[in-house]
This record gives sequence, C-alpha cells and structure tokens, in this order.
Amino acid sequence: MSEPGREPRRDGVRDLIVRARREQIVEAATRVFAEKGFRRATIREVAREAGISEGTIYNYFEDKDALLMAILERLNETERRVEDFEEGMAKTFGDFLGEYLRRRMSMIWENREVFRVVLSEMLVNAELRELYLRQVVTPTMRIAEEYFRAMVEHGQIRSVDTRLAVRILAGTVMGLLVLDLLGDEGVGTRWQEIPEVVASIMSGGLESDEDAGQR
Amino acid sequence: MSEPGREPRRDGVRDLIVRARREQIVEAATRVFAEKGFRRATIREVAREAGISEGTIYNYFEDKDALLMAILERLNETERRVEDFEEGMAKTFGDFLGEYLRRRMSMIWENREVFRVVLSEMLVNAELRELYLRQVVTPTMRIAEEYFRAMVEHGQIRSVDTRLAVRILAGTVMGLLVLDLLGDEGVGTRWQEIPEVVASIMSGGLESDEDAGQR
Amino acid sequence: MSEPGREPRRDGVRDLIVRARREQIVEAATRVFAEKGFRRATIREVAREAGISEGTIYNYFEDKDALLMAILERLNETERRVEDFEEGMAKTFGDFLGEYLRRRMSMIWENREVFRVVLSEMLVNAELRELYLRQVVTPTMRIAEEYFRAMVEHGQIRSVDTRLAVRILAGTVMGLLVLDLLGDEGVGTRWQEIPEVVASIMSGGLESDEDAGQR
Amino acid sequence: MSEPGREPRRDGVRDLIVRARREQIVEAATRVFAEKGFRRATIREVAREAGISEGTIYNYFEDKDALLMAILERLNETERRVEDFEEGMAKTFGDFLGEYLRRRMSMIWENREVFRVVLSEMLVNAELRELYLRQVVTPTMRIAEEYFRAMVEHGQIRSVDTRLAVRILAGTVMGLLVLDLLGDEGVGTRWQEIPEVVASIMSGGLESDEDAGQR
DNA sequence: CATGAATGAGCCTTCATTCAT
DNA sequence: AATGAATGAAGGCTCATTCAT
Repeated sequence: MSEPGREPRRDGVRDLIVRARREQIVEAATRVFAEKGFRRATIREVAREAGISEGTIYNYFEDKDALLMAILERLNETERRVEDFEEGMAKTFGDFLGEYLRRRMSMIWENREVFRVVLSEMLVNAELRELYLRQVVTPTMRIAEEYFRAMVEHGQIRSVDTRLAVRILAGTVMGLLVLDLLGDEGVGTRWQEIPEVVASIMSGGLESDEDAGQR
Repeated sequence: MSEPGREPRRDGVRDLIVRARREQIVEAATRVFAEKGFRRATIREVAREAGISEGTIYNYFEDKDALLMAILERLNETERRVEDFEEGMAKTFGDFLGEYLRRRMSMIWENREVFRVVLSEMLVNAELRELYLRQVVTPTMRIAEEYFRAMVEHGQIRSVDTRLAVRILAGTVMGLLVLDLLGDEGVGTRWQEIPEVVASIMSGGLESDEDAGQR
Repeated sequence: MSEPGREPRRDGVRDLIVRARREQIVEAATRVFAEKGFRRATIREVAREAGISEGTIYNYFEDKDALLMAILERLNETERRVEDFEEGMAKTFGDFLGEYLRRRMSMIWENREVFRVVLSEMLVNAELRELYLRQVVTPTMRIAEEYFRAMVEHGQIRSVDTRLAVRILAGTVMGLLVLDLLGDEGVGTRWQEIPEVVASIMSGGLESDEDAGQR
Repeated sequence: MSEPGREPRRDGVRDLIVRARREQIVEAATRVFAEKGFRRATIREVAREAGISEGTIYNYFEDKDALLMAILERLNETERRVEDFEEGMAKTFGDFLGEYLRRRMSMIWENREVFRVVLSEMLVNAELRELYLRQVVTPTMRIAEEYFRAMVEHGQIRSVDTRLAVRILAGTVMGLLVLDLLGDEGVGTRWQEIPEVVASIMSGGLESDEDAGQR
C-alpha cells in the first residue's frame, strides 16, 4: 500500500497535524470574515491572521468558498442535539425550557462571531442557505415539534399549533442573537439572564395574574 | 423678464423624474443585492436589471455604497412609528400586541427582500450597523420600553424587566423574519397567522391553565 | 444659395457670434487645461468654466483634441514675427537684442498659461509637436539664423556658429519660461528686468573687462 | 538554532531581485510615459513593455502615481551636485563653465526621455512641481548663486545680478533641452558642441572685439 | 442652437489562485 | 509542505461623446 522504501506513514500523526492546521486556518478565517464580511475579506488577511502564507491555505482548502463551508460545518458539530429534547420529557415545561435555553444560548454566545459570518452570507447565498436548512434547521425543527406535540398530549402545555410555536421559540433565540450582533447593548450585556426571562414569558405569559385569571 | 426657455425648468417635473429614476435604480439594486449579496453583486448587473447603463447609475448615486444606504433609508421611512405605541395605551395588552404585530409583520413582509440585503450587510459592516442602530433600533427600543413601563404601572402586565421584555419581543419578530429568509417553510407560508399566536403566547404563556393556576 | 423662404443669412453677424463663442470656449479650456493638464481636465469642467453646457462645446469643436489644437493656433497668431528681425538690421546688436527680447518675453508672459498647456502636451504628443515645430519653431529659427549671419557679415558680432547661437538664444528664453512655469520665484518676479540682463550677457559676456582684455 | 530553510532568506539576494524588478518597471514606464504622456499611458502598456503582468506592477508600486514619483526620484539621484561648483573655485570662469556645462548636459542627454516625462507632467501637476522645486531647483539655484557671488568677489566675472545670472544660465540649459525634446534638429545633432559655445558666449559675449573695445 | 441625461468603452486596481523554488 | 511572487480576470468608476427635447 505504501511506496517501496518508505515507512508506512503513521497516518494518525499526519491526520492530527492536518486537522490542527485546518483548525488554525478556520479560526483565523472566522475572525477575519466576521470583521470584514466574507467577500470583503481577503485570503491574504486570513493567511496573515493564521500566521502562514497564502499558498498554504490552498493546501488545506479547495478555495475560498470551501473555507466558508468549513466554518458552517464546524457550527453543525455543535448543533443538532436530539438529546436536548429527550432529557426534557422528564421535567415540567417551564423547567425544561429554562434549562434548554440556557444551554443553547450559551453555545450561541461562544459562537457569536461564527454566526455573524454564516448568517450574513447565508442570507444572500442560496447554496449555503439550503445546506444549513437541510442539515440544521429542518431536523431541529422536526425534533422540537415532536417534543412539543408530546408536551401537549401530556397536558403540560395548552393546545397550540406546534409548528408555529416551535418556530416562534426558535425565532426568539435567533432574533436575540441578531439584535446583539447588530450592536444593541441591551441584549449582549445581559445574555445570561435572558433564558430565564424568556422561559418565564413563554410559559406563563406577560399578563398580570388577575388578567390571566379572567381568562 | 427672463426668456421662457431659460427659466430653471419647472423643478417639480425635474424632481419627479429624478425621484423616479432613483426609485427605479434602488429597486433593481435591492433585487440584485438580495440575490447575490452586496459585494458579489456588480453595478453592471444592477444596471441591466434596471434597464439602464452603468454610467447612469452614477448620475444618481455617488458610488455603490450610496446605493446600499439608499436601500437602508428606504427602510427607515417605513420604520420608527411612535404612533404605533401611542394608540396602544387605550387597549388591553393582548389586543394591542396582536394589532401591533399584525401591522409590523405586514410591513416587514412587504420589505422582506430589503431586509435580506440590509441585514446581511449590516452583520459584517460596522458603519452601516451603527447607522441603523442609531437611527432605528435604539429609538424604537426606547419608545417600546416606555410603553411597557406604562403597561406595568397600569397593571396590564406583570412586573417584568422591561428592557429585556422589549428585546425579547423585538427579537422574536426579527428572528421569525430571519428564519423565513433562511428558507424555513413553516414561517413564510403562515406569516399572517403568526401575530395572533405570538400575541397569545406572549400575553398568556404556553402552559396549560391548570399549570398556570398552580403558580 | 439660401433655402427658399429664408433671408440670406447675414453671415457677418453669424460669424461674429461663432467666433466669440469659440473664443469663450478656448479661453475657458486654456484655464482649465493649465490647472489640471489636458488629460486630467474634463469637458464638463471646461463647460462650467465657460458658463455653457457640455453639448454646446461640441457644436464648435470636433472633439477634445480640437480644443487643444485651437489653443495652439491661437498661440501661432502671436508668434512668427519676420518683422521683429527686419527692424533689427538698422540697430547695433546689443540694442536690437534688448528690444527683441523685451517684446518677445512680454508676449510670452501674457501667454504663460497657454504655454504651460501647450508645452506640457507637446512634450509627449508627437502630432502636436510636429505641428508646432513645422509652423513655429523651424520658420522662426530660419529667419533668426539669417539675421545672425547678416550680423556676422556686417561685423556686428564675432564669427560664431549661427545655427547654434540662434538656438542658444531661443533656448534661453524658452528655458526661463519653463523655470518660471515650474515655480521658481527668481524668474517670474523680475521678468521685465530679464531682457536687459540677457542682452548684456549675450552681447558682452560675463567676464570682467580685465579678463576680457587678456583674451 | 533555526532551521536553514526558515531563515529570513538572505535579504541581500531578495533585495537585489526587488530592486531589479523595480528598475525594470520604471524603465518601461519611462518609455511608455514619454511616448504617450502620463495620463494617456496605461498600466497595461507599461506591463506589456516590461514583459510582465499588470498585477505584478502593483506588487512593487503603490499606484500609477508612485510610478511617476519613482521616475522623478531617479532623476534626483543624478542631480544636486554641490561638488560641481566647489571644484570650480580653482579655475577661471570660462574654463569652469565649459567643464560644468559639459558634465551637466551630458547627464541631461542620458536622461532625455526621463526629463520629457517629468517635465510634461510637472508643468500641469502642482504637487509634483513643488516636490521637484523644493528638492532640486531651489537647492541647486542657491548653490549656484553662492558660487557666482564668489566669482564676482574674486573679480573673475563682472558685477552682475547673481540671482538673475544664475537663472539665465540654468534657463539656457533647460531651454536647449526643451528645444531638443520638441524635435528641433539643430540642437540634438550637435549636443556635444553646445557646452563650449555656450561657455564662450556667456563668458565673452557675442559682440565682436572691436565693439567690445568701444564699450 | 443649447441643453444635460444617457451611454459604454476603457482604465486603475484588487485579489483568488497557481506554481516554481 | 510551505512560500509568496506572478498572474489576469473582473469590478468600480470616469468621462468623452451623442442625441432627444
């Protein structure tokens, strides 16, 4: 399998190095893309940020687009949690929601800048958009819908259009991220408090109890 | 006293023509930018889409950036409604919320593609971002906060952190738009039903009444 | 000859108007070209400087190059003085030289900015250069040479290579103009004194009399 | 300590290559600019003339203007000779003048085309003009004036306005160059003989001795 | 004739990508 | 594998010129 006269390559080590280099490049790319935008950013800047030369990048990525895809994939790895919902079955809706939002929003916060790049580009890049939709959004929505439907059946939450309810919840999280990315200071400074408040509103509503009692 | 032909031509007519041309160009630009993204799109494409020559665009806009700013300004004209909230004082929170969301989301829907362009670019363009933040987001948030505070004082809604509550509401709307722009089909197909559902959840919560009663 | 039903045009008047317009345009062009250079200057600037519209310029000149040619021709009208030299035959060399330089340099001063444009462009435009050479430089040199030769024969000036002597004299005048156009302040501020000094040096030399006597 | 291949490559060699490339480009630019003029010339032509691609030029020069500045600087290196005058103190004025003009005009001849470009552009480019004036013309004039003043004090040349005398001499040289650049054939074909004739005229004048004696 | 909006060819410049070292 | 100089396609923008009003 290996060429004559050569040691069988310790592919493990090789792979490790390659993976590290790719990681190094993707991280640099994320920083640069986040600051300048995908198109405005140049390969030269990414190379400089990564501390390597331009040519080297092309040893690890097909082209500039592939860099963006790599950033997206990196995001995928942190998404798609079926477990998130499975655990939820055992708790009350309010508790589950708070716990879920806490974890999800924490993960989002850590990847703020990644989301900035990916969102910006996805909005106007159909290919990237479809990829993300197929790989992340749709599956996540499906799982969440099922969870909600179960919640309704168990009487935990009132009868509601699960399809919409799920999207409203997902939208809220997404929208808070966008508000923050747009520079609104009311969101970012208090990111950690948000899950609880959202959970409280989503489960119990905003109306005062008297009003609620009138219903 | 002056010759008829020498008069500064009826500025009204001239102005009308200029405004129409600008409108024509901005609309074409919005379509092209939305499809390709601001940087990927070329002036040549915008010109073709508008059915004019490239040079003509520069008779009406300083440069490509100015085209983007014009799109943003167009959005500003439809935003910033103090009235939206003022009217709300007379109604119950639930009614007001439904009515407000209906109008706001309707306006957003009509400007979907404009938002696509502007959002995409704002996420990675600090200058544009700050402009929008200062001119739209911050003032709107301030007004909404005041309204919420008044609602709390009037006992319409329970005591809540208005700063966060307002952002959660705004975030929800923004996030639903983003979900739709990303291609999620559960949102766009039922856009008109959303205001009512959101208002219902936000005011009364998702928990079933029994649960709510236990609180 | 004239179209039926029309008065035979008073061509004199028409011509006068046309000539005035052309003059107006050429003057504006000279100012603009002198400040920005021929290529850097735009037709729009010339039009604005002349107080007319761009289109009108094309009613009087074929194209931008024709404008430059018109400037050159205007210069020709003030050059080519055979008389200058003919008069000179009656005087001593020193007197003639002073008088000649006075008139020539005075004319040059009035057309400083025209020379700036024309010189700048001629240096790098072979077509323009040849036109000027054929129409102005060569004839002038020929006449001057003849005058110098006569001066030698009459014993007014010592035997000298007339071909070179003439060019040295012409070069001095040209070079002083260039020095001034380049911004040297020692020349422009004392332009009127120069003819006398040049005439003195050219006829009598710079060496002190004792030295001259030793020769 | 460091790996051989990682060393900052022998900067001497790198520098040599860079300098050679810059030289290659400046030479090509000089030829193209001289033929077409700075503005009329295109980067594409310069690249073709240099036998490289357009992009490469931008690896070595900031922009088209920088190319012009490089040409100007190249000229500066050959100008500004204090020594030229210092040596002169030991000789008679006539001998010094002949020697000085020989060297100066020889240098000018070698850089004819450079002067063509630089002069043409300087006449209509205030920025370039001021740079050249400050760096070359003014200092040279100052030194020459001092020399002339010394010459007067030593009785070598008669009392004369040094400020003007110096400019007349400089103007003569400049003007002869311009005459040649304009295509006059009487100058270029006999460039080498000119220093002697100019020196002769400038020191002893053109008048025949009898006339001079009569003064 | 005068106007000035429209045109589009052409230029400077950038930058993703290649490849010899 | 790494490097970074070279490449040249492509884009933003200018401006001479045209032509309908």
